[in-house]
Amino acid sequence: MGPTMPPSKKAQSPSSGASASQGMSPPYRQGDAATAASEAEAADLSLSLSASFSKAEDEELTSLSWLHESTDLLNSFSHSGLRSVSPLQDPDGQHPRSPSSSSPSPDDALLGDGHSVYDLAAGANRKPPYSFSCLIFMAIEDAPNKRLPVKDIYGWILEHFPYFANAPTGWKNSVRHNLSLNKCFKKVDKDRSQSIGKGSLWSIDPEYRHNLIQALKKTPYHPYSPGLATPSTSPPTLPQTFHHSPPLWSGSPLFRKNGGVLLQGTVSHLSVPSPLTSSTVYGFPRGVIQNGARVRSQALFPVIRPLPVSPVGSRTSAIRSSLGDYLSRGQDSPSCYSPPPCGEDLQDDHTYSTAKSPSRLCSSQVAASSCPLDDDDIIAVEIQSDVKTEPREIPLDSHLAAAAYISQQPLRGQRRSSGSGAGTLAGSSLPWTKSRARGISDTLPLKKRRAAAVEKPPESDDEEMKEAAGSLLHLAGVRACLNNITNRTAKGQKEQKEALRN
DNA sequence: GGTCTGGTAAACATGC
DNA sequence: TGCATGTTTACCAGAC
Repeated sequence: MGPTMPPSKKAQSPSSGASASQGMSPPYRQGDAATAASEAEAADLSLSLSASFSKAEDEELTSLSWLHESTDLLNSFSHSGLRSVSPLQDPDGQHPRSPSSSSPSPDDALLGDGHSVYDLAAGANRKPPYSFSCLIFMAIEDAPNKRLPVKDIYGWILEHFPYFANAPTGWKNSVRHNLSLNKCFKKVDKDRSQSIGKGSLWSIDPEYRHNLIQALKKTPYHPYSPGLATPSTSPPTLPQTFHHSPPLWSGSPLFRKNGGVLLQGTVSHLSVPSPLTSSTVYGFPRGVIQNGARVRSQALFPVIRPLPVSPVGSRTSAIRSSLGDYLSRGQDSPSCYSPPPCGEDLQDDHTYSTAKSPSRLCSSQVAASSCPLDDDDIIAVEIQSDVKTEPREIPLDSHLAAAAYISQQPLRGQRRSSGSGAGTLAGSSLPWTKSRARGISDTLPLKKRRAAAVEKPPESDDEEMKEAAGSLLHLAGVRACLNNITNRTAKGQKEQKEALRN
């Protein structure tokens, strides 16, 4: 977002602001009438929620379904004497606050430590604090079938972030740019018989979903972001962790299930001396829930008139119904859902540096199950890691070739292909962009591909298969190595948790 | 100061 | 032919 990017973490460091209890504005502060019982209830609920988040972390955040698991807890929380606020609105709904303002403002005095939320009231004039990657992620996640055409992504962004209604059209270019370059997003080939117009459907690559979640959580104005997390008045004895923070936004299922209410900072102002609770304070959103405070999601965007019927939901629903079995299989059957960027560089693609899915790599265990969804030859590669056992499909003509490529390429530095964190590479990383992951044959532009096809006669199938097999074996070795690393890391974390329990 | 990350602009190709 | 979509490259700025 350039100059309008949210303030740095440094600017939002807890030490730079007033403590939660000191600076909590009256709307955030729990009322004096709140009883100790309600506080204890809130603390208990927060512990339960934190445990739920821990569970989600243990499940590698492969799904947002845990958001729904937490909904009941959150709803219970709403009855604990705390109040809720809109994610994009100040608690009183009257004091817009600049998200990028690092200098104290009158609103800061009201909002305490200044870790406010994205200001909806000024949303029409201010860029949202989310990166385009996050916006796209949210849009796609908000779709019933988790896939959207770019046009509906535009629509979702416009609907939820009125700023773009009057913004120059360059943001659409940025969206497309992100979709193309960011490995987190992948195209879903449409059924040729079911045309929805131009373009393709875009979905979230499950392999990178975690990365996007991490990125979303890093957003300073995300209710669960570190920037919003407020330290308790007493230092926690447990390491600060935000991994238990679910990503929430106005369109998230939890948000909607919670009546259009994002939880913000719920227990940071509570006096909970126990170490566990201190941890919870860190891992729990700041803010309060108000009994009966229900803010409709659409009402959060008063500047722009919501579409009569969500174009995203309706259209994607229509798409899902029209595509029928194809999409249902894609939804229900992860094995036939998306080809992972198997054979990617082992160092990281720098799509997001905060997280790395341990299951990104393919093992040597290749199941011969075929996936009939694609016209291309597909093999399902069973991930034999201890983390995830989902079979993954890999187009023979792309990933095997990619594996061959990666096995033959020496490490070399290369400047990232482009910005926006879209499959970027730097340093000693392999030049493994999103297009690389699609396969060498797909990497080059059409012209170049044609030229290459002319220059280089096609190898025989046997040679290609030998090369691919060798590459897979090569990857298998890396996989085993990474498994060891993953196991050691997991073991260490487990030991650390046990030590903390003791 | 270098690196990383993200935004923006632009050119180009492709398909409807 | 115009437009939307998709890809790629380049450059810039802020954060770390």
